[in-house]
Amino acid sequence: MMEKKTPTLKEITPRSQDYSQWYQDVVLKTELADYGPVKGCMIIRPYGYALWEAIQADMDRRIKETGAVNAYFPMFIPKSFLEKEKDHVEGFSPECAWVTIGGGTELEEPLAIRPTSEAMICSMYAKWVGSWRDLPVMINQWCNVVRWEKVTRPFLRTTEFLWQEGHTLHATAEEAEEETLRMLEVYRGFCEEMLAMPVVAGPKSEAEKFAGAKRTYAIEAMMGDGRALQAGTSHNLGQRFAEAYGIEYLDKNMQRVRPWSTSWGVTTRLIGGMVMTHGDDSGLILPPRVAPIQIVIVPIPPRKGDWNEAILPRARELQRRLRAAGLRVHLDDRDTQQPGFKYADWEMRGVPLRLEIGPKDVEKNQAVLVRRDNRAKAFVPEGELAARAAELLAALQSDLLSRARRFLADSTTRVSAWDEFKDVMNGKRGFLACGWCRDAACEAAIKEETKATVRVMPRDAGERPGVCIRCGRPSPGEVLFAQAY
RNA sequence: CGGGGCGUGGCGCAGUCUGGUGGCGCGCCUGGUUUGGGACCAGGAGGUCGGAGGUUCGAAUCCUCCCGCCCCGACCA
Repeated sequence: MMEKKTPTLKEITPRSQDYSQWYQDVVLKTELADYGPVKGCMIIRPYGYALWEAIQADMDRRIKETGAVNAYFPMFIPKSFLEKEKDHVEGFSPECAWVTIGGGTELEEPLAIRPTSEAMICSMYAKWVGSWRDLPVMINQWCNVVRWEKVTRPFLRTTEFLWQEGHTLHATAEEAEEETLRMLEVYRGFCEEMLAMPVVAGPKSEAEKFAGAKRTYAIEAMMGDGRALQAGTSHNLGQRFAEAYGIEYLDKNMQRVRPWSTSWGVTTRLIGGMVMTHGDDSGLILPPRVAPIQIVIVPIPPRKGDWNEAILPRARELQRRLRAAGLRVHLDDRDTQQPGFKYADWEMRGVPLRLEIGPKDVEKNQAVLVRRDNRAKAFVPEGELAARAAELLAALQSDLLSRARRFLADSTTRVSAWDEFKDVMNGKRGFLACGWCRDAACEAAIKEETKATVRVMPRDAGERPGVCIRCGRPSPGEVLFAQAY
């Protein structure tokens, strides 16, 4: 295998020059998304939507494996429903979009366009649940939600976004906590196995909790510019929503009791996270497991004569065989573009493997396979193509994860002094592991001075008791601070 | 929602200060030569200069208001 150095693409701003511009260039130029007429409402283009479909398909399977089933609830939520849980409404009303006119007349009661569906779904649960035999209830829905954000960026924060939201009811506090953690683990596993995006999982601080939740857990990924991205959340809602929405049932002792609820979700933000986790100055690098196209075949025309005679039929045959082996293969048979252009174009779009087939290859009964991540070239006999392609895709998938894991580790700095904290946060940023007294005032002060917030309190936090990075009071365990997207 | 920047063929920009027949690059279309890392030549199409008012003989250019986008801050998946 030979390696080639990375050529730069003129369409894409180098990451080192302007990370945020790089991200925007990549998303637009690779046709993942485009801006629409309404601020914050992007169009997810076919290539981007294919990624979402791949994410959906696998995540949906994982969700169903936990026992949840899919359903669909309305997008309009009556104002009075939303207002039943005090913290919930306080948290979400600032970013709610309201419908006040329908069919030309003012509505008696304004309808919120769902920012999340706890209010709607819990209201229905109140109607559906009456007996201990009805539990647990585990319903998931795939839908769009609207949150009127001030600052928007494609995939990372949009006014309207797509997600899945699961809502469950359980007989005991323990079961609810188990469910919350189970889904957190489902998300963590998905991000690592499918997106090759390593994450840190753990509970959020009180300040960072979901509006109305008893406890919020999250997975956090680290982006190339040293900022953390919340990639999924799982909430233990305790009995607060059950109480607010009047969900109760008769238990085995014929007592009226309230169930315990959870909710959990991941969004199209995952796509943004994946773009930033793997992309380079040439554009996207897509993990093979979710790449809409895993292999692109670029036929090389002969010096003289028609490529229809020898090259294209061969290329079609290879496509057929690779497809038969279960791979997603695209043949770029445009005769209007030169091979060099196609190389650059498909690299920008992040296709994991390129297959070149030209006169010399046909002669030797071989083809050339080139990896997107390191541009390593391999000359492969035709008979071994499908097997080698599958091997290379698997290697690429796991190399992406290893590389991202190394980056995550390199981006995590253990600090023990406040000055050190500020220095790192002003420099390379990333995750800062340190003690924290758990006082919200201290957390707020740290945010004020450094823009960093508590991202998660990792599982092994209790193993590292110490003192608060800012005030010096005792810390029960280490937490991770970072500037967040 | 505060501070800053920007709206000119599909995209990126010049022209605006100092008013006087809207231009460049890329892309697109046609024809030809090309094709193993972003080809070249020739010809061609495409614009109510973000919108509405105003000033002026005359407005992309000056004035007023509005809209949108981007960046930086306070809220968020």
